[in-house]
Amino acid sequence: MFWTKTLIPTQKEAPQEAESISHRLLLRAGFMRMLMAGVYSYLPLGLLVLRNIEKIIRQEMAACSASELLLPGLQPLELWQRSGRDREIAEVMFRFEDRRKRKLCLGPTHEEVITDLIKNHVSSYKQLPLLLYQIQTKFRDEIRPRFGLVRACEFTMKDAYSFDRDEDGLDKNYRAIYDAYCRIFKRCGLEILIIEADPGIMGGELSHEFMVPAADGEDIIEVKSKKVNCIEVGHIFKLGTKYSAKLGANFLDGKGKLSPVIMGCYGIGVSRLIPAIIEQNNDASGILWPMEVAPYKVIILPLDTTKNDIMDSACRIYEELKDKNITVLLDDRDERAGVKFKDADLLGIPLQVVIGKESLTKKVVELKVRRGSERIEKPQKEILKQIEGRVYG
RNA sequence: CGGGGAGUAGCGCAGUUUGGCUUAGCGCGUUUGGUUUGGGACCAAAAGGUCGUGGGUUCGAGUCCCACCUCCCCGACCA
Repeated sequence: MFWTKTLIPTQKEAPQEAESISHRLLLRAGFMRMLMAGVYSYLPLGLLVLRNIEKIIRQEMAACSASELLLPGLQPLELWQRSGRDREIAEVMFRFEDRRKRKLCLGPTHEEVITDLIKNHVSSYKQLPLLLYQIQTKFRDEIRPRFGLVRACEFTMKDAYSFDRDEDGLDKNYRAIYDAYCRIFKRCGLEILIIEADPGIMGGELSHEFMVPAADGEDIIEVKSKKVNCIEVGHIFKLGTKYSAKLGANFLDGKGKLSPVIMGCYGIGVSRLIPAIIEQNNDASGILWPMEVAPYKVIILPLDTTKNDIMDSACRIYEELKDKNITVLLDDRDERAGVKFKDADLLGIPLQVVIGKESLTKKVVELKVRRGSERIEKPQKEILKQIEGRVYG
């Protein structure tokens, strides 16, 4: 992508609306903008990061043999009355009526909808176990939205649901997801703490929270008697039969006995991962994206776009990288070197390729690694090899 | 909802205390021209504002009074 063809509104100063580090950097680097409190637009760079995170999640869920589906955000309130959660969850649910006076709500979570689905389509032990998930927009009328994407009223969640015939099956699925989550967060460049937690209104006997220690985290958890601010990025629950029993999701076992399906549910705050990653990966100059989630792996900085030889060189490298399936942003703005350097650092793209007058006379290309201060000056061929190694290695 | 802070140009702010040099300013950004060109350049010109909204006080309101709206921070809740 060429910078001038897309929308990357970087800012020197952080808007007054932002207090936390990740929120300030996301706004300054032009990844997102607020529409109203708790509701945000993803700009092109922000969306690229979101999609990268989703890709990691999809890969690891596939590794657990989970199937992706997509449930509706618009739901009948009646379903929530049947589970009894219309009261428990009352405050955070957006409700309204349609023109036919049907009582509707926007889904804050999807246990009810999926249990209703399973009720109608799973009736035999032969169909179990089953592991389903979706990546979807959730709506919650939060008491206090805060820290930008950390607590939003409209946000993206990955929610998975397991259906088993017995506790053993649930244990296996729970463990498989637990391990998958560890891989997902590691690939996102996160250090996490896992704590046993209170299932709350989700219900069930056991749950684990996946917490990201962060200076501007909103949760505080009581580690080795030290207080650590955290962002909760994942939460998994052994639900048991709470929903299946209430909504009538039963199956016949091998002996012809009818029992409620044993369930588990497994959430990841996908959009929340974006600020969580930044909280753990930034420095004074800006963001330090881990390679897998970076909006682009490489940014090319031709320092003088009015010089044909510099732009030609930049475009050649750009094409070569694209041929190798390495995502790349070319800063083709007619800006001074300093502006480009500052913005490149702010965006946090892991690899910077710098092409100036000197590099051409020396017949070299400069590679700067955003994290740390490594700089390599070598012929173009060598640099391309270096980039490949760092992206895929 | 309770407590604290803030709304003035796209962003950051001054001005509000003590109403009248305000024809509302400054920095950044934007536009045009010129000079520059490896870490947010310089000169010149220009565009850009319902001073959050509504009411009130006054000869006169960004400034005083009342009501409301919005945003941020702390608390209960949560991925």
